[in-house]
Amino acid sequence: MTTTTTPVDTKTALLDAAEEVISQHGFAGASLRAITSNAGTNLAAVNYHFGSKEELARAVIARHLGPLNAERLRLLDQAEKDGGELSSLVRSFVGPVVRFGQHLPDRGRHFAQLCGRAMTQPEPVLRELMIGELGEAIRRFKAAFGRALPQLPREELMWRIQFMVGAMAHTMASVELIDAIHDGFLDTRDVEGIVDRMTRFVCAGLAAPLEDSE
Amino acid sequence: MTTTTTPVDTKTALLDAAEEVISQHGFAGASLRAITSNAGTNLAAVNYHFGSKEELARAVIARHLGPLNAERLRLLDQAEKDGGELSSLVRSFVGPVVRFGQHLPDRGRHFAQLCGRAMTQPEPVLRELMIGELGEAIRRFKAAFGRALPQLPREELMWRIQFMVGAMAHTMASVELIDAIHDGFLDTRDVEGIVDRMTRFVCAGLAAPLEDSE
DNA sequence: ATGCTGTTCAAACGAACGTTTGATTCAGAC
DNA sequence: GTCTGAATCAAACGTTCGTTTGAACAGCAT
Repeated sequence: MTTTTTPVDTKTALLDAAEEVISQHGFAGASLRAITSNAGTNLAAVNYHFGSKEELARAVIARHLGPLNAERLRLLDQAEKDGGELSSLVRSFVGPVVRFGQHLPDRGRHFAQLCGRAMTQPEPVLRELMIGELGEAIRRFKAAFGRALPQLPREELMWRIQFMVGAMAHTMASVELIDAIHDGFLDTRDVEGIVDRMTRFVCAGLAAPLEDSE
Repeated sequence: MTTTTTPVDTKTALLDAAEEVISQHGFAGASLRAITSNAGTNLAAVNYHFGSKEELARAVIARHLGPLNAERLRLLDQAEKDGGELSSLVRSFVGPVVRFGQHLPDRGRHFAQLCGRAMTQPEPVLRELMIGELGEAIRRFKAAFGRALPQLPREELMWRIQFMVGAMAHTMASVELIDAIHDGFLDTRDVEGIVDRMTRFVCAGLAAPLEDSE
């Protein structure tokens, strides 16, 4: 029982609980009984309000991913208007995810962790919805990065974007683990610091020279 | 049924099948019935030879992770002897994992994918063993990176190593996905090319300037 | 009060899960 | 041939899973 807010209606109570339980145990590992007991609702409420466990999971992701990608594209528009500098493009991409937890203290972290995992999840359930929602954003960002790094062969750019997504997703998925391993030495609550560090790392990686120059 | 080799003894048949099924469906999603039918053995064989499903999963990881980390440390020793240049350190770290599939055509890919996922897996089963096996290697590499990047504050270094692991793990976990999305445009079989690209990206990220210099 | 509609409830459903059991098979030692 | 111990087998164990059911309950118009 880690629910921070006390939602009035059953539907959002289920969404919040599912978000937490799935982020901690994965989709297959999250039982409807664990979710509903965490939400303080009846077991049958999930199938009544969402139809199935899978639809519930879809709703969990869709609830926040839409606004999150909209924010990404908004920042991307702004960044391109301001000259399309590489670091501002990277910020537009990684910022919203990392920053997402800021206003939703615990649930934001759960969702960010869920996002980080969803793309590499073995079960295609979350992954497919994730990719679907990300589709347009990915396309826009690929084009923007291509414009910011015109000297980079397209294949190389694709790989580097892959690495960027990896650095971001893995960090999001591992917040709990980072806390545990470094025992607070790395401050996972300092979102702006993380955005800064990730941006520096990723920018340098994206703009790396093509040949090994000694 | 995608098993490439025909192992003589039941034990390795189970390990191979488990490696494949778990890498595709996750630990919770991989049923013993799916594993044993894939291995062509009786359902009870798992509990007879390994004691439990969890112990089987441990054995799957332990089988290759030990040699893999040994190879990493061997390359690290060599790299440090040769001057401890950053790119050779990075190569020592990411090379063995990416390269692992080369000699074991399909199983290597499955294991690499499993490795990529294991660390961010919601279920602590695989993660804990993974971290345990990785412990010494991580410590050695942290020290080596600290020596190669003396100007970097320790906290910054830790974050950048986190990003490096992310870029590597995510790429390993997503091979199937990369194939599907880019439809062969990115060649996931060209392991040395991937090692080169990842090394360039990660080196630049690790060595990125501390302040945003315009 | 009476009906109607949307929601919650306890209880049960069949299916799939990991695990255990006890019989059966089959080398190799004596 | 007979015994022995490891290995395999079909079958069943008890549990937990997602889902369904039908009754009970709420608020509200009539």
